[in-house]
Amino acid sequence: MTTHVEARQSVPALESVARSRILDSAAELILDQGFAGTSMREVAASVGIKAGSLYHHFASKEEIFSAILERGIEVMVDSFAAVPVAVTEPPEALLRAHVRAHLGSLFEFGPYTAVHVTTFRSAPSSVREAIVPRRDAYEAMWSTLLHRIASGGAFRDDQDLGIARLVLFGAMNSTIEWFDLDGSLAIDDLADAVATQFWQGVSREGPSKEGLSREGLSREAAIQ
Amino acid sequence: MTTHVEARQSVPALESVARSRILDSAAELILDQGFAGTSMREVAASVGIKAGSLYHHFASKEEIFSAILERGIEVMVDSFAAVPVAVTEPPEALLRAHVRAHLGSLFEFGPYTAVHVTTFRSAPSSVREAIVPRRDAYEAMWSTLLHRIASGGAFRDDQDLGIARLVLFGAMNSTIEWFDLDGSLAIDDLADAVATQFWQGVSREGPSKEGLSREGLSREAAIQ
DNA sequence: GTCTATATCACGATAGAC
DNA sequence: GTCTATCGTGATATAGAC
Repeated sequence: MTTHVEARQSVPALESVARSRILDSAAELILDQGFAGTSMREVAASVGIKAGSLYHHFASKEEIFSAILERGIEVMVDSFAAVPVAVTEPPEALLRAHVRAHLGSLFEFGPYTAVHVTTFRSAPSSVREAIVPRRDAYEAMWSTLLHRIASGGAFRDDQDLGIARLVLFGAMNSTIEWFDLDGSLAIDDLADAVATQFWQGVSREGPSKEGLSREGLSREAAIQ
Repeated sequence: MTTHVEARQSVPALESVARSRILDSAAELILDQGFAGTSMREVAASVGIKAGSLYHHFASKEEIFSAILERGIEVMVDSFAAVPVAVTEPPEALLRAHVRAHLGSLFEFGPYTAVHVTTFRSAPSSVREAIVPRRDAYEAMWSTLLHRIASGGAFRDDQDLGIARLVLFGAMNSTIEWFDLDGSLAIDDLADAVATQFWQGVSREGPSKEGLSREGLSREAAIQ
């Protein structure tokens, strides 16, 4: 049985099915145990081969990790780009659709994005630095979106868009700590909740200029 | 030089200065590299001793890790309890004060809380399970706070408090990924930004019943 | 493409001198 | 309380048979 040309080496290289199976298993393990806490033997066992065989598909453990982190971004970027809502829609709807897409990339396309989010900060710096530009590109997509919405006048005047984006990212990404795709809360409802909380907050009353200003708190009220 | 009774072993045991120095160094390393990615030799080197000497102070690597995670919760609980704002204050002020306290525990009392937040999910299950009750206790403090505010009628009627709390936690905890205590943004201003975003959202208009409801989006507007 | 076998090394942990 | 020395283990990675 001769192996035919499966090697259409484009850039980036297409993943063979074998590589994909390895990445799937490795990502699952790394999500639970971290990168350093996951051994090549474990990865190999979970795909049903021996450790040495992994090196036929990847040059090193780090290469596996890098591929996982990259795919994690890829999933996010693709989800963002595939959002089926026109930019001419009302800003709330546009926003919610993108929140839904980001949450989808965390829960509906394998563990790649979740691994990216949870393990990026402890990754070896060589791995981390190689990924940074792609991360930045994804974050820029969000910045552009928020700026577009802001230019329409939908945000409070004093709203810092950079902080708003980072806080929203934190709210979305941290759902991996507690959201269960098979639980009673549907992911669409989760997206609604996160987007609504981002958009209008939790309070009953609308925004007021001094509602939360620090100066509004009388010193006398402080105890201790 | 005879060693006098420094061992008033209460429960929980008081940390000796030696133990504290080790925990400080270990927490810093673990924050960067993760638990599995940090070796006892590294920890020892960063406190200026040899690896074997660590075992005079701790029985195992896991014991060091457990102590760090526990102290991380301790810092949060203490900060929460020390919030200098009476519960009779307006809910926005009360909330902002607690957000400030939580952020303080992340940035102003060593790396312990940050380590807890970033590495809990990949910790060995034995370590994780021992900590869960204390985590729950801290989360209960927040639940109580939010319920108290809600019972005053300050939240929107449809607001799920559980989700609101989790989203707020995510927003606060994820600041470790980007906030710099020595940067241009002061931690007080960060707390204001996070609390305001939680309270009133980013939008200019106040909450409306259908502003973000999914049904509000016309099907015709969907593209692709 | 997977196997076995192994080289090389770093890890956590222990023992005993000082 | 810290040291040196070392044990036993498991890690990544390689080489070559099939």
